[in-house]
Amino acid sequence: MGRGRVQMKRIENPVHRQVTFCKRRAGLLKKAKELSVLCDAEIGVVIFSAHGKLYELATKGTMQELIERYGKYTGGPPADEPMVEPMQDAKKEIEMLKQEIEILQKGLRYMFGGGCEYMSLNELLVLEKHLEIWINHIRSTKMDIMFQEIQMLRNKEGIMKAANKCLHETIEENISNTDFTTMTTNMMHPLTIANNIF
Amino acid sequence: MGRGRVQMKRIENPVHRQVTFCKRRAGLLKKAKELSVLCDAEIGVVIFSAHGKLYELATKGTMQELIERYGKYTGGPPADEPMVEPMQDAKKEIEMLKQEIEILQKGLRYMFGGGCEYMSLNELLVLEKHLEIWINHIRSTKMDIMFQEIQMLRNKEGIMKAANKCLHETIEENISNTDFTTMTTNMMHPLTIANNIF
DNA sequence: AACTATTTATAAGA
DNA sequence: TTCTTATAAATAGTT
Repeated sequence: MGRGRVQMKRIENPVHRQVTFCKRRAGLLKKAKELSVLCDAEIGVVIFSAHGKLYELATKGTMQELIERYGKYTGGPPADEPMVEPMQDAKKEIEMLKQEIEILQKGLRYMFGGGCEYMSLNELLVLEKHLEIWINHIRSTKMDIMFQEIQMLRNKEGIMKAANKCLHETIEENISNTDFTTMTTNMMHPLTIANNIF
Repeated sequence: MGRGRVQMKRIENPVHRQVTFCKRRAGLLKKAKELSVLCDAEIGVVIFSAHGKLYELATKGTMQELIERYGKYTGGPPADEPMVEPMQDAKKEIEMLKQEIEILQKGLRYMFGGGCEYMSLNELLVLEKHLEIWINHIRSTKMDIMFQEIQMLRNKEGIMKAANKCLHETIEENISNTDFTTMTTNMMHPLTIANNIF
């Protein structure tokens, strides 16, 4: 379609080739657009020049969407492998971490709130790992408080030595027998406790 | 290019549309081949008909290879928007969550270990939010333990009634004066509290 | 890049 | 569908 017939082979003259590339590339993309409009077709055209420059056209949506549709049609793997896989891994890790935080918080409420919330076996297993780390702190702190209370009472009230000895042993035994991971006390209001005392 | 001009809009007559689709599709693919040969370009054309049938052309190698080249060109060096950006967001979120877990653990050790570990201001700010949720549970449980220990001692040792009455009033006053919502990091050691009481 | 002689593509009809 | 043919479009070579 010009002033002379064209041989269907690579144009050797670089200038001619470049000019023809520009003209025919524009023509090809125009034809693609026309076909898409006239016949309601979804068309994608990708052109890499000899030097590697990209020219593209996607008549409906984006080229990525078209490629995905092509992948689905041919049954091949969508070109998302480099993205979706680590992305899903990352999202999975985020979910794990959020769950762990949830378990930590729930576990703390469980421990301090008297076990009024239900925790599943799995949650308890995860919590257990953390409890194993913290349990020594908890126990030593609690013992600290109790023994200090005892000492205080002794000094202030002058309790008999024999009774003290008995009490000391009783409390010590009580502490070492307490299982803090399963204790599910019904919390009493401090005033209720105080009323029971007095 | 025919016996009449063509309106650049969808051909409503289904027969006309189908015929035109066949003809122009063939023409488009032929033009693509020609451009590839004449100008040494790599070209891919994907056509989905209105009914969803696929027609394709890849002038060098396979369509899959072309799609991969396209992906490298668009998603590789210049802008990784579809992959790296959400990926970095996800990694950032993972780091945040891990840090939060670390703070939770550190905060617990801080609480139970008597504050022997140093925590930065930022860490304390994050921890404070959690503490506000847990603080009531922690305090009531802690008081629970203290009062129960006292009760045990009272029952076992038979402390004088006058002292009891004084203690009762003091504790009651102490409880009602305590602001549980704002008391945060400077928790009084139980011994200090007890010394104030007795 | 713009022009123009030609070739090519294709719309309508058979 | 496919073939024919008149005509519109594309474009090779030129300027």
